[in-house]
Amino acid sequence: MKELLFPHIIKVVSTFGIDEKMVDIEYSDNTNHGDFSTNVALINAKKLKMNPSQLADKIVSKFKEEMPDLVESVAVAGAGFINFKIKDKFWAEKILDTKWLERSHGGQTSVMVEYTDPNPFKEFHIGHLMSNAIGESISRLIEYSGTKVIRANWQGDVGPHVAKAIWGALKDQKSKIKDQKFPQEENSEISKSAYWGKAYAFGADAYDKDENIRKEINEINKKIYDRSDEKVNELYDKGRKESLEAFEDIYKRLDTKFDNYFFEGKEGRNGEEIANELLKKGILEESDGAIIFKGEKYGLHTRVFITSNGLPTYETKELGLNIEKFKLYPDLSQSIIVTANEQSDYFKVLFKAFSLFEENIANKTKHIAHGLMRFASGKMSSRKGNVISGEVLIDEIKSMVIEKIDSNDSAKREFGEIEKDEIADMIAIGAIKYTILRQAIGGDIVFDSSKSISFEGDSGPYLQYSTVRAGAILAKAKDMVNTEVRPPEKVGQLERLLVRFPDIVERAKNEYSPQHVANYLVALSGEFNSFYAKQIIVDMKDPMSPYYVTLTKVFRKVMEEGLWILGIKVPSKM
RNA sequence: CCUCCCGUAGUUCAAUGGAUAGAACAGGAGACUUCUAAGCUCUUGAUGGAAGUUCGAUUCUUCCCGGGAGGACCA
Repeated sequence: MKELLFPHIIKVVSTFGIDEKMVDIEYSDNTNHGDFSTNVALINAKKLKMNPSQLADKIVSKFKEEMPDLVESVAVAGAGFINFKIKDKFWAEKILDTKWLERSHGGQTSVMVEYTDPNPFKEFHIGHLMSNAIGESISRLIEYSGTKVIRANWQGDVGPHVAKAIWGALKDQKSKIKDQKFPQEENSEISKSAYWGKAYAFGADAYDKDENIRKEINEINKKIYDRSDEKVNELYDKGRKESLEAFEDIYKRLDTKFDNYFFEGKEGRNGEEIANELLKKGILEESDGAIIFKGEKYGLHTRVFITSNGLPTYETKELGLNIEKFKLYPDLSQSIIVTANEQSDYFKVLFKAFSLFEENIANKTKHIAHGLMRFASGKMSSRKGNVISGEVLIDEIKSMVIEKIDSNDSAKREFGEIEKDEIADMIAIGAIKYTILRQAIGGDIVFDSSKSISFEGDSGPYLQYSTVRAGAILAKAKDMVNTEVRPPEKVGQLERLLVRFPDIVERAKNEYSPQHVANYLVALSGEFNSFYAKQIIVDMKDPMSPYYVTLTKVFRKVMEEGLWILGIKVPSKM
């Protein structure tokens, strides 16, 4: 609708010598201001040496000379805003013909999105849940606009954290004979990934406290690299496999599927070669026996690429990773990396270094930093073992959902056991994802308890519920398909809001901000629920009923598309 | 000490430099009891402080106060 109005405004405004670029049309939030408004007179008045409302008046009278059929009225308001009201029949047309709801196809290039990035041997915690929800939604936003997305996952399968976990696991085996304290004993039901997470936390704690243990762990670290110890190899292979398998189960539950997995063990070796080349080129330099990048030259800080012991750091591994990404996918138009914002400065330094020898990669790579999920009390740390596991959170929420279903507080919810489990899973995950995606990506989510995940009002389940409800109505209206649809005389906010959907998605994509979609869906659901409350939709005696059913159908479709973008599934009933 | 991010109702969050700062939860009141009440209607309540830029500032600039993150051998 916006694009239909735009050329008419341009045409008029250009006769005043106003450039096309200076024209912006926005949706009016306030219904008293019509459907669209432009501030073109306010912005350009000074340049044309007029006062804004005068200019607006002139634009409006010129516009009225060739009033497009689309427009019902146009008026100047406030300091010089020009408000347009679109004829109701054009909104109704959009509801009856939903070409605007078709997805675009056929981008030539592709975009890689790297996200989630859990480390094998550590626990998959709620921070990973956050990265996953955000990365998946950004991927879907890009896919929705017709561009191919390659989903990538970058995982640390080597390094000190692995050695700590292996040490912990070795201790655990001995502890069955001796009296060693290990969390495993307290809970034999513990999942495999949680087991390794705890083994890691156990090892990390011991590493900090005891110098002898530190030596033992460093020794194990070396053994992992050169695979010289059979016992270590066995545990390493077992742990790596078990961790990765456990992650796959979670991905399946979260409805994400990765196209490519990159591992530090492999990319690290490539990175070392690159780092050595950069040393020769003078981009990296030697200092105190380490190989570093001096970020201070560019207003950043120094980072170590190879330690004085000759070991590659994370920086070097990422050197290898990012080169590999573009080698594997030469047509990549963009490479997006989603991580917590604690890595923001680190990425600035890394990509400054990249800009000095692979400008293409530096220009195409974008770091999206999300906030942390933290407790009111402070930061969580997998080192200390005070993390909330992703699965534990999901299951906790899920049991709250099941409780709500069983409580039978209102509606007749009669689900089979298997069905109930599936529905509860979708609702729990929907609630969590929505909580993450409803707000701006950069901000922290303060997590008091599972109570901060809501089922009411501004929540994932509210969106799911509204969609399911629309589905129930459509099921009831099945017999009405052949009835003639009569366009309405008047349309309301619901129609207007529905037609906005593609513009909302467009903006969300451009700004990498799924929250715009989330906020929109809540407003839309509210509008639909109000409509539902005051209007009987399926009524054989009402000649308008077929139109209401069509409207419901469009609503349902927009909700499905929008929830898909958020990565939230729609249950068949709830 | 330096760099970056953030301060909006009691709480959790919105607001491409625009018009009367929006929601939700909590609090207060209510309707229906015909398509799913995880719903609907009404209602109380907010921009940390001070300057500046602008026709116009929650948004941009500077300073102050408060919170968080990062800052050479962890990731």
